[in-house]
Amino acid sequence: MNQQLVQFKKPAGIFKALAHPARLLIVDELSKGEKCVCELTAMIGSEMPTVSRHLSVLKNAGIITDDKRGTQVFYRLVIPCVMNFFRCVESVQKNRS
Amino acid sequence: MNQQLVQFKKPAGIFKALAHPARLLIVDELSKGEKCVCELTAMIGSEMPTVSRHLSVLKNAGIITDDKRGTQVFYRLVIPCVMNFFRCVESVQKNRS
DNA sequence: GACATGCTTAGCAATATCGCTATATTGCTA
DNA sequence: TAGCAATATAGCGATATTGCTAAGCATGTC
Repeated sequence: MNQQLVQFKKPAGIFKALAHPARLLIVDELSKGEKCVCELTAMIGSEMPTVSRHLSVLKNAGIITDDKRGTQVFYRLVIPCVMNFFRCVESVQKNRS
Repeated sequence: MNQQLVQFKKPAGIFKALAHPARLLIVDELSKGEKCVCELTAMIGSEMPTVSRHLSVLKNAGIITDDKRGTQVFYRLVIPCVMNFFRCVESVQKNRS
């Protein structure tokens, strides 16, 4: 991989982390405030292990962070600008029928 | 897939289209102005068919558009805010060691 | 200490993506 | 129309992602 491409490897990883409906739903929800895994699991409607892995993908990308309190784990957004871009993307979608 | 998730399906597709170093390099270059496939191929350093497929991924996502002139095809950016978010993502990366 | 709760990790099968080579396709020019 | 140049598509093997079930691991309660 050439020099030019290497520069884009990490950012591409962040986009990849966001490239799933369930993970975008998580990000959207967390933009309103922190939530525990059980709350997110209920919203997404998948099994908890599946949601947990989505959360670890977002966490590894540095998009969210976690906070263990008792038996529950609460997640929250780290990157504030994610939702800005998300709105931009939404507006583009509207223009494409 | 539940109602909540369906809503995020298309935006997730846009993130997926951006989730590759070569495609981010393409977007970055096109943000400076239109370029033909041969120019992009030279920069990326992959075979032309590979670059052509990356371009079709971006085009199908509605991020770029093409313009055939003679034997050459020129591509240009459609979504202007892509690079804004890209810069946000870059700044986050810097904070993560 | 035994057990339930909340979450994570491991491992599997199905599916998707990647980059390549080989083969169209399109448009120009002789 | 033959042939070349620029690009696109097809098809392949290798690898990655997805969602599941089963099993592990903390933490809190009895």
